[in-house]
Amino acid sequence: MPLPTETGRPVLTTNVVVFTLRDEQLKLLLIRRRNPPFQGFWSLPGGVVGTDEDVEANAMRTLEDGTGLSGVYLEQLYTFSDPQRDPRERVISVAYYALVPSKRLRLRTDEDSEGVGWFSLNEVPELAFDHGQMVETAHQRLAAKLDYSTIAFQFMPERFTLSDLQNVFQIILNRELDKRNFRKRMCAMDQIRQTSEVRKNGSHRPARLYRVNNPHEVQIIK
Amino acid sequence: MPLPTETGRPVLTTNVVVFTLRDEQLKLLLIRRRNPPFQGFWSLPGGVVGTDEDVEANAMRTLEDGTGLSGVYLEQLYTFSDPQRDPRERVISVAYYALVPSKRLRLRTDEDSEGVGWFSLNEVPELAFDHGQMVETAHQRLAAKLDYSTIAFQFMPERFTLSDLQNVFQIILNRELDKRNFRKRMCAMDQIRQTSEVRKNGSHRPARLYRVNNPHEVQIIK
DNA sequence: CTATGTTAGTGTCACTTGGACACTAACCTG
DNA sequence: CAGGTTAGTGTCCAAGTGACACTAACATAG
Repeated sequence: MPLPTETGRPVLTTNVVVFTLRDEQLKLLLIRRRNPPFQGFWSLPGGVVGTDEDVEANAMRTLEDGTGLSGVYLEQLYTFSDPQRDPRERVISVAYYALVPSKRLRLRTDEDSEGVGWFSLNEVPELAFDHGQMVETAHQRLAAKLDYSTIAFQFMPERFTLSDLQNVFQIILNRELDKRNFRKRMCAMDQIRQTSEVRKNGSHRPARLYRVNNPHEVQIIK
Repeated sequence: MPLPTETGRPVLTTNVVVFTLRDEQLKLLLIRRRNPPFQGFWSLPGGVVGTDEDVEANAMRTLEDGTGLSGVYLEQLYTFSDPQRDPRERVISVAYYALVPSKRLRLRTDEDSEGVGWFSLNEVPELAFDHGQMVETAHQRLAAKLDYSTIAFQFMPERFTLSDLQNVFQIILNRELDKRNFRKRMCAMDQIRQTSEVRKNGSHRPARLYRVNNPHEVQIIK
């Protein structure tokens, strides 16, 4: 197969679904489009892949531009390639999703005025292009991976309580979990350890703090 | 993000890992490269995506060219984008994998002389580009999906015995399974039905034939 | 026709897993 | 010191999973 001439090649872009947890909700980062097409619509952060740039590196850069963070969990989601997905011309997008621990984000109050905002999953507006589909796919993948991987720990700060952790699961799965069964499961999988510290947080019993054994790995379990 | 000019865009291609079962082994389709780079190496079938062509449609076409079959199971696997993966210039490949029922294949004897061949997974030669990585990723995905989907049925012909089916599982998972437990599981998931027919196949008790309820669907189970 | 070889087909039991369920402990505040 | 609030703990039952051995049906050879 000879390579084609320079003309007629599609444009290659990335988009990133950036998830974080905040105010007891699963939120994602959106950017308001300043230019046509879909001017004024909210959309996923993304960028055009440079000639000699790795696609994942591009997604990482997009993520850093949007959040100011590096070293967060990033995984390829799916490649979207409908010939009509961009009304201008042929654009293919490799979609990724990223998980950001809420504590690491410095959230600005003037976000929306800058055309950048965090949206709860159930209040996502109509998005530009096929970005709505990307968000849906990303959420499904995330929820599925809770079951058979240690992905949830990517949302956790360095020290956290078991109640914090349970909250993360409940928010992503969108249902309540039994406290005792949850703790049993977490301890059984041997991915977190007690610390000697506790967190006092109001007029009630303080909670023991835990930490993740291997904070930077995501393992497939069972 | 303004779209870039025509120059400097990467080339977009697809590759397909075509699996089938034959001679009690999991085999995949390879093609010998006639031209540099990697001239003479075996490689995965693939093609360059046309300006207005959907990527999956391209993969499907590649698959049809290679096997003469249409309507087989095809799923996107991963997008490979290392800037160095093609020594000529920047080429990005969206990899797919496909499952072909062995009975539907008309295998030619002069395959190898044509530079086309079916290879057992454990005798795959060194492949061109990063195709070895694609094969590995595809096999992992396939094995994982056996557990929580009905993907295995994609390998089956219209009528088959439970022993046939067990063989398929054993070959893909590369280990033996208990006959009674296997049959329990298969019947319990309610995806196949007995027919009234049996297959006589030598000097022993004939086996009952089964069929898949929804041959064209792949469901996620549990 | 009988014996033998070969594959098809079937049930039980022990163990593990997952989910339902309610109370005590520790702290703060008024 | 009483009341409010969150943290933390164990049991039981049901369902699922994995180990395990024998009979059934056919063809072939003697």
